Amino acid sequence: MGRAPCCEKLGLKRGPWSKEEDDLLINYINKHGHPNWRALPKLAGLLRCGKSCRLRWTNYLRPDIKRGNFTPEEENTIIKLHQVLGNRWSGIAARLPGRTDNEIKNIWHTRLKKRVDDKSQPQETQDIQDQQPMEITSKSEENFETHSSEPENSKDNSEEISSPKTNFQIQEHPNSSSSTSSSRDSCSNTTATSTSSLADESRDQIMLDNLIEVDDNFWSEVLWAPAETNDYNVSDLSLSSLEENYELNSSLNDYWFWDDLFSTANELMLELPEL
DNA sequence: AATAGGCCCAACCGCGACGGT
DNA sequence: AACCGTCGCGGTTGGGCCTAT
Repeated sequence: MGRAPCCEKLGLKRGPWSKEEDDLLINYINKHGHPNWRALPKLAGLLRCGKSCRLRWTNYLRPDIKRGNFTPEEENTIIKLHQVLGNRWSGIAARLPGRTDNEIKNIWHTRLKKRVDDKSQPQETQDIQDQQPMEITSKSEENFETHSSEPENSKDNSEEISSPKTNFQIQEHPNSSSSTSSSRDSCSNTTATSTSSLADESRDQIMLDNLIEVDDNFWSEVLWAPAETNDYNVSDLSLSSLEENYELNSSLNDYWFWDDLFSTANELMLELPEL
């Protein structure tokens, strides 16, 4: 798989963008759009590589970008979504209108991660003492750090997480229609098209639909795990609805669904009977 | 007042995915 | 099937700003 060099470095400007460059880029895109980033800088009269232009546009110049500090609700949403999506910043950004993946990544690394880690530390020892009933608890920081691609375990963010309604919109499941095309990130805040597989997207959506949509108390409520019953009505986590989703999406791969279902349940310390 | 260290954020880099040829 | 071009993503970096000493 050949890959074109990012750009001809020679003669191309790097570093911070000037007001003039911003104006050139904005004017060009407003007039012509951006069908081809690679060709754009030349056409727009910019001494930048296309990649740099795309980044500047998507992360800074886009008109729909919301500037300013993150609200507590947005921060809580990021924490929630990160528990489900891991470091899939674009996926998180797609559910936070006006925010970019870069911005979210930055705020996670500089503020939220620390906050989550801090909260998890004292709670962890507390949980060992209490043991019951089952609560959403933290695992070791090591696990948290080394499994970023998997749904994160639920940290004890109850204080923040149980806060008022979050502002993301629950979307129709991407596979609930007959469409097989990717409908991830139908939220209009990004021009990015996904490179994730359909299975990944569907999985994310199912996880989000069932983990986040449930209700806000989910994140702070005590969860019971009735191991001996087949009625998996565990708090608000409706496994039956997960299964329904699964039925609706018979084309999806079994492996990822159950694998993720169990890993998520495991992270939430729920007991599931063998299937 | 000086400065060291931390924080924040825009920008860059390298990689994989994907479509076209 | 192999190659090429383009794009988007996540990780990382660099520098300005802020704060504590």
